Amino acid sequence: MSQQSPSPILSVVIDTPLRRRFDYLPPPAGASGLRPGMRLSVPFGKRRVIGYLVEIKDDSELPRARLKAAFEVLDSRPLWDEPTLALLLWAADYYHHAPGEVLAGAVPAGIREGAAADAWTARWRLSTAGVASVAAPPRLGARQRALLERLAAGPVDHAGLEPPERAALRGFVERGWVESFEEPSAAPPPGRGDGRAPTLTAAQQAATSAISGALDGYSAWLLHGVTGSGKTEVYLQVIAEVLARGRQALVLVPEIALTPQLLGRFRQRLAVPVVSLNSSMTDTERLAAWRAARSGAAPVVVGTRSAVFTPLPELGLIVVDEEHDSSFKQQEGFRYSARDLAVARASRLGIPVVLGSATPSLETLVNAREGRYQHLSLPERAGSAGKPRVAVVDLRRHAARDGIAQPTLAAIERHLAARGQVLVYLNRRGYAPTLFCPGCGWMAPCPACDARLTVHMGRSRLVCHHCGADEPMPYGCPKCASELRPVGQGTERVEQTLNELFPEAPLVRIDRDVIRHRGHIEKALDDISSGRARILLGTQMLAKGHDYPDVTLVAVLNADQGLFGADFRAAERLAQQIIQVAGRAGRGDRPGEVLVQTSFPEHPLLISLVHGGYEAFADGALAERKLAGWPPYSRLAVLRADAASRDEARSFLDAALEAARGLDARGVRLLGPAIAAMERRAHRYRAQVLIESAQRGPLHRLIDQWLPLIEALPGARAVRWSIDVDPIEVD
DNA sequence: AGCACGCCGACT
DNA sequence: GTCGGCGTGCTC
Repeated sequence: MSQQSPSPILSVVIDTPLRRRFDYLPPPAGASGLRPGMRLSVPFGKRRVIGYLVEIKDDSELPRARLKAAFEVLDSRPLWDEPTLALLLWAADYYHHAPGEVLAGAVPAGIREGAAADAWTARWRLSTAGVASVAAPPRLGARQRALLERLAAGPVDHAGLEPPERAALRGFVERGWVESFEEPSAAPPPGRGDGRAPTLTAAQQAATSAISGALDGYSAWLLHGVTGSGKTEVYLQVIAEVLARGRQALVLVPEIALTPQLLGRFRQRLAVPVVSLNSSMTDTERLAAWRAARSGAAPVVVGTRSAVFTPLPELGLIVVDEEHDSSFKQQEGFRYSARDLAVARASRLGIPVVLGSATPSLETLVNAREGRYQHLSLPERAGSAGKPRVAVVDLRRHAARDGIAQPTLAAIERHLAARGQVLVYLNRRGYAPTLFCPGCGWMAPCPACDARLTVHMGRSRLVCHHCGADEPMPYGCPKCASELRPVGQGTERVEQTLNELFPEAPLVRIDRDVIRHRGHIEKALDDISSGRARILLGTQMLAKGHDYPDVTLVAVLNADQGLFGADFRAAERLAQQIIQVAGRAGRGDRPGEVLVQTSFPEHPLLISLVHGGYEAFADGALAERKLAGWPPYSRLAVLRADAASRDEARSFLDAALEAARGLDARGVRLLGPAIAAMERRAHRYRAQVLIESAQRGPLHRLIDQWLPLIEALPGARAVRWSIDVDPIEVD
């Protein structure tokens, strides 16, 4: 008389923009062995898709008769451990993004498409008939004979064959000479691990032992170290300790071309496999690295933003290097912050997380000051040449040639004469930001954006840095035929000027336009480190990561771009850029000098930065944020919309605000709709509503109620819209 | 997002 | 007469 218990309900998320879960009945094979985090093949509308099982429950809100059964289970064990799956689902809620897209976006493309999650490689070996054919080979082509000999020597990877060899292999399959079998993929090769560890400074030693002494539970550390203070060495020492305990380490780095350097250093020092995960890898490479991490074969993973989701069964430490870097925030689709999720993941797993930076974000600084993170400082510079002298050059008082003021030119001359290298920083590529007609005042506009086209003299083109529009340079003004004049400076123009003024000093320029050509950056960096280059000129690319030990002068040509930016984070970004480039000056035994050119030398934030350094700047900036009620003293989200016309974008947001009227908005302010600083971009009109609250709770409660109403709005299909929680830009 | 259904225009 | 435009609705 046993009662048949009803089959469980499978709660599944699917790779669609729908912010919902879908319930299924178990597949014909039953529900035994099923666990959250496994993939299922399920019917979805008319399609057969891959879903991710997130919960096994007893009941559904729908009658069971309306549920479909899953087709089959695709995994023998979950893709992620429980805390990491819970983190992903929490992140979908927190960022108000469709959970299916969150989970699908957290795995390599191959996994999304149904590839096996375990690391098995298909290989081919000779069958009995094949062995016989080797003994008495019939007439074969040269290629077939070569392949047969290889097979006689041992199994062959399909992936390791050239296309003609694959054709030969197919012939063997038809003749029944070969058979396939599967075996575990080879582990990635271990690092050399023979690099010598330098002697640690007292501060490095203190930081290392503090973190190493706290490996058994959650803790968050701000490793605040000036450039060259040896943060990487602290990471390495702590990671070595983590590895000694049989655990894994995850290192997140910004999305720039400097991963290879860091990776090289890790492999030199750690005698274990270190795999990388970044956007320049092919799908196959990423899949292999992901599998190696998930199987435990790779104890160390160094990756960019999305690597924060990598399954690591024995994860014991997370490092976020250059935590202030904006590339940790995804700017489209699932708009998560990998830095914040790294902290959340560490907390769920009960492991330490280390946030490293010379210029911590104000959020992180406040977390440290209020005791949520522990603050570790590395004040000394490893080679110890003392702090560089920073001075301001007032652009209003000094004559300038192509944006370089007289005192700056004199300093360049002085440092070159003293055999120092000079670094010139200008965060604007191209020749000039504007092409101007002195006759009628016309300025070459972008046809698609509310912006001017940038003059690129080398290519003889006009380029829009916002949408990529690219036009030939006009011969004269299209309105009045006068001769046109480039106005303002970009790196290309400054390069020309510096070459004219200092013909004896070889110059290397580094920005996206020159680096485009592969291999160029290696050559440039080699010219710099060998000392062939005397002047280094470039944009942010130059400021990030690389070490230039012989640079004694850093000149920041235009500090004003960030001083009055529309965005509340503009000053923070500017200060970080200045400190980051300034950090390149005066390594080794030579003192450095830093000159910051500005038309607003009395700007309080600039004064505090120049005289008191980043901490003093941060004090001032935080006081301003507190007064204005900006983060980190409030919580923000942005509802953005763009459409083919101003009206559509605007009326969609008006309707959204109207829909919010009936909701519980206590403690939340809705501001807008406001037109974006650059309203038209790539032919789309952009506007936004700011959602602001002193507390996280009310903000998320409001958005939770609001989103279903927004989704149901009649205009919701004509406009593109998105919600951005903890935005880094609100222009 | 896909995919289907459903009504109004220029074409084999 | 149909092929096909994209508006609207639905996906357990």
